[in-house]
Order: sequence, then C-alpha cells, then structure tokens
Amino acid sequence: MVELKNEQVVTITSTSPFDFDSTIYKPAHFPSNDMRWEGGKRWQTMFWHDERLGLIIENKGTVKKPKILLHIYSRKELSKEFISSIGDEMGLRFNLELDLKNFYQAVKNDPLLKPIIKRFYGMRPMHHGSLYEYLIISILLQNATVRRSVSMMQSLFEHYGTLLEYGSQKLWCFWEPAALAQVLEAELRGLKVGYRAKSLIRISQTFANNEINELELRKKSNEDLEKELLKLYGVGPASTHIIMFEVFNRMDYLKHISPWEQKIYTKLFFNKDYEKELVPVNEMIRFFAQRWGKWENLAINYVWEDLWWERRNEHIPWLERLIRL
DNA sequence: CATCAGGGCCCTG
DNA sequence: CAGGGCCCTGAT
Repeated sequence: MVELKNEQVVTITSTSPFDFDSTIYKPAHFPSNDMRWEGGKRWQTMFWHDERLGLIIENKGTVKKPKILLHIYSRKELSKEFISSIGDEMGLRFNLELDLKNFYQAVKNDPLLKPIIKRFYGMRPMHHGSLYEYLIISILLQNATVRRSVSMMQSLFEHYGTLLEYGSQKLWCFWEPAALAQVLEAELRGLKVGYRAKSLIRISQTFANNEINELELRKKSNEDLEKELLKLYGVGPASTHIIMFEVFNRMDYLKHISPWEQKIYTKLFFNKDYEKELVPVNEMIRFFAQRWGKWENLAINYVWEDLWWERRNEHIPWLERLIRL
C-alpha cells in the first residue's frame, strides 16, 4: 500500500448549468474499488503520466455558479503544469465545457425528457478514466453478468493495481498498460477472466508499445474513430458504442444496442413488456435519430440515468432481474 | 444433476 | 454473412 501524503488543491469550473452529484456519480456504472462517492464529494484514483494519484472532487458551487475543488494527493510535490494538466483532463472527462443549453433548447418540447431534465438540470455524461481503462472495463463487461464483471475488476486490481491511501480512504489505482502487456495468458486465466485474458493482454500491448494515442483519437471524425477502435483485438460494435459516447463524448454515434439495453429501452421508450415483445434494434435506432437527431445519445442517457437514480431510492423488480448483481 | 445465457467477439467455412 | 466456440457463474 502506498500512502499519498502530499496534497495540492486547484479550482476548476464548468459551464452553467452544472449539477454536481448527477455528473460526478453514475449509479449506472458498476461499482469498483477505485472510487467512493458521498453527496458533494467523490474520491477517485488516477494513473496519470506515470504517477499514481488520489483525487477528491468536491462541490463548492451551485447549479448556476459551478465551482469544483480538486484535491490532488501524490507521493511527491507536483509541478504547476502537471497539476493544471490534471484539471484540464478532468474537465474533458466530466464534459465541463459541454453547452447543455443548446441541448435543452433542442428538446424543450419533448414530454418524456421534460420532467427528467427538471430533476437533473445540469447533468453531464461522464467517465472518470482513460481510454485504456475503459477498454479494460468494456472487455470485462463482455458476455458476463454484472456480478462477474465486478469480481474480475477487483481481482485485476488486487494483482496488478496499487492500493493507495489518502484522504482517510484506501482505494485501488489502475496499473500501467506495460504491467499487463507482459503477463502470460495462463496467469491471467488463473484470475478467472476466461477467454478475455487474450484481449486484455493484446490491448495492453498496443498501449505499452505506443501504437495508440488517446489525444490524437479525440480529434478524429466518428467514422475514423470507429475504425481505429474496431481494429483493437477484442473490441467489437458493443464496446465501440459505449466508448464512443462515454470516452469520446460523441452524442451522435448510435449503431448498436446490446440485448440488455434493448430490453430496458423497450420498456422505457416504447412502454412495452420486453418479455412479450422486443422492439427491433433497427427500429429503435431510426426512432432515436428521428426524435433527437445529433443529441440522441445524450437524450437516451438522461432517461437511462434517471432510471438508475430511481433504483437507488426504490426497488425496481424487473430491473433487478436484468442486472443480476 | 444438466443446461443455458449473460451489457460479445473472433475465426472459420 | 452465419454460426460455433469461448471462461465462468448463477438461475432454472
């Protein structure tokens, strides 16, 4: 375990409106021991340019006047440039520059979104981690129930990650790609990740060899980016779909809906019993494009997040059956 | 006890 | 382009 004793603090801001809790905490993401959330505060570990960091993201503002305090814990003192690069990166990952007012204007007459936007006014989509980290997660999601994905993630943390102690928390930090790149497949299979071992290793090698650059990919068009992602071993249309939205913030890329999402969407958007009648994926894709155009993924995400926040407050039997946590 | 699908993907024919 | 196989787990 590594204790991070050095603390530096920066202020970051967001366009308005900004809702802190629904942006920095996503109940739809599966739980993992690299983070902790309580109202107004999120602890999150971060592997950034060879440093293992502990972050505390703290709300000091309001929806109208956003202000976020970013506490950065590290082993040694960090340069001013390094600190500000972390602030910039978090701004991107948390979509703090996104102009939500355009979105709200575009969908202002939508009866489904109206009450949700009222409840989550200022919510942004977010993923806290890097492309590499999200690729690992998306591979763990493949062909597995949520419970199994959670246990594979924890197992990987315990074998290749680093336990950090800071801000009275102990949380796991991701490994660098090179650490997994040289592991033997049999060793990984010993951690019960199954056939995913090969994908985890090959993707780690791609990153360790610098054959892929997240910052460069950000500049690419949807089409080119999709092509680059699909080239990665173990990445298909389902993983590409979630990465395009969650990592690269593409609001207008929707080509795939997984069976699990299809069931939930059938209920949420078409108000039908998915056990009797599943709405076909192609029909869904046409429907979303026509209804919400270039904002489609954000619109869907608002409905999706609303459901998962509701699940925190009350038992939703049909959803529980689908999650199998 | 056996069988099967789960927030897919690769490879083969 | 369809379909088999893949690791493991809990539900049936």
